[in-house]
Amino acid sequence: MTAPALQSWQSVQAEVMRRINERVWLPGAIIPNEAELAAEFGCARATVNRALRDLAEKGLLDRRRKAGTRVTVNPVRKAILDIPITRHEVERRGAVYRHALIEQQRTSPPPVVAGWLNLAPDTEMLHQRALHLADSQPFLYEDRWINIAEAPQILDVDFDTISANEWLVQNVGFTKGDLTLSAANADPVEAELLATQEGAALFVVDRTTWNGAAPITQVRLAYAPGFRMQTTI
Amino acid sequence: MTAPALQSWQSVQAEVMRRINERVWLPGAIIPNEAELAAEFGCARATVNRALRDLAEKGLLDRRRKAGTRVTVNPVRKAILDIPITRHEVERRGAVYRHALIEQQRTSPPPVVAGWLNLAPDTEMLHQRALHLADSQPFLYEDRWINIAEAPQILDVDFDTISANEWLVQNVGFTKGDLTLSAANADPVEAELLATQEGAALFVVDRTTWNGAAPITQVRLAYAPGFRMQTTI
DNA sequence: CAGGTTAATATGTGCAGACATAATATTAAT
DNA sequence: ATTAATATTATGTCTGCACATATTAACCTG
Repeated sequence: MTAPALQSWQSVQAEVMRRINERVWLPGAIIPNEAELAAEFGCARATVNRALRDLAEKGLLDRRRKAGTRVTVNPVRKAILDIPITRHEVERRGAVYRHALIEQQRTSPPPVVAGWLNLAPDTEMLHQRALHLADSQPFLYEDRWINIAEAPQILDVDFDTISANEWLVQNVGFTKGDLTLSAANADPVEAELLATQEGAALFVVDRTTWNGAAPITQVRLAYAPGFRMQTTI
Repeated sequence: MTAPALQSWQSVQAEVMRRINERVWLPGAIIPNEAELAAEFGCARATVNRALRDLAEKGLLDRRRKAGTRVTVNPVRKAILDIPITRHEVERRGAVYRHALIEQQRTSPPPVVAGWLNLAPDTEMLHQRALHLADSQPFLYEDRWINIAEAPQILDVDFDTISANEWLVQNVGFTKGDLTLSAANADPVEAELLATQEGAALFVVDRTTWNGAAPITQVRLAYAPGFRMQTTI
């Protein structure tokens, strides 16, 4: 007898996932090739290809031309982190967003920052320290360096109306970025701004964005205690 | 004159990204439909579809049937976090991996954990506390609850040979999982195990995995100070 | 003019066939 | 026996076509 045809790539994918999960196909084992699966499922090879390609991207299958497709032995699962602008992050929590510029000046960055950005140490940049608030409570403290050469209009922006974060996302864009997540003890300045105690554990995000080879901005985000970043695997 | 044909979906995608990045197509603006782009680029509509669908997944385009395709105004960029097994994470850093089981017992979970897992509070589970080491230095402290009903063979595992983490990845698998990242101050026990001081800021990962509706395991990972999780946007 | 029905349209996805490409296996040559 | 050339194979992707589906726009109808 023939099984009912699986003719959508999602249903093919679901069936393949079932076989992986229920150990019909063991980790490390090679699975039938696309043509065979297409014949079994009663669909076109392109449909099987779409299903398997997607599973390979998710890390559940290893695929190599000629060698075939295998079930990954130690699947490196992938979690997708959304990186929204801070205002949306606050508003999604149902809170009223506000931001306050603490300090802004044109100056050259410390050697460490210049090094990260591949810029000469004496390059004049825009340095900003700002606080993002949720329902008037400190939410996030931001320490940002902006490469003026790549975003000259930033000098005319009214930062009471829009945060640098949002302005940059809307007006400059970037082609690639680095993201580092870590934990740090609050220093005295951070503790006061975030209304917590010195030494409190802060969730910290360091982000550097580039437009081609040119650095756009480097920012350190220190979230107020209690912040949790959530996602699914 | 006609431009040279872009006949691979990557080259179409590159051209579309260029137009977004260089503001040929402004944020919020509608872009030509797939058929028009296919005609312009000299390729099939399916090729354009593949390129645009991928950009929509990355958050750079908004697509809706009939309404067309628009450049996202506030792109929610997505970062992909790899979740490898801890041994591989240590070995990728060039260190020698070792793990030590601190404590293991069959007992019922605290109400909080039972609640997360949707299990009756009196369900007997396997509770483990373990330390993962990199070059004999504490790397990660793990506090794990395992649902015995979903992984009965776990009771026969020799945890000197393999960590629960690795055994579960290889032998049970899961269909979905929740992941929460946060920062916490080290309590006295954690401080001693991780060879640091009480109150040190620790990077903490809470992970719960499910097989369909059945919970598999809930684990809290507290990384030793200095740990940084890195990725690209 | 309000509200519901119908038509139009852009994306989503399926199919069959073809060729490209990478990697392996086989064969031939030295 | 070792190395180089060649054949084989599974995945990767393009084409052209078709139909499905979601959503908007247009059209009635009272």
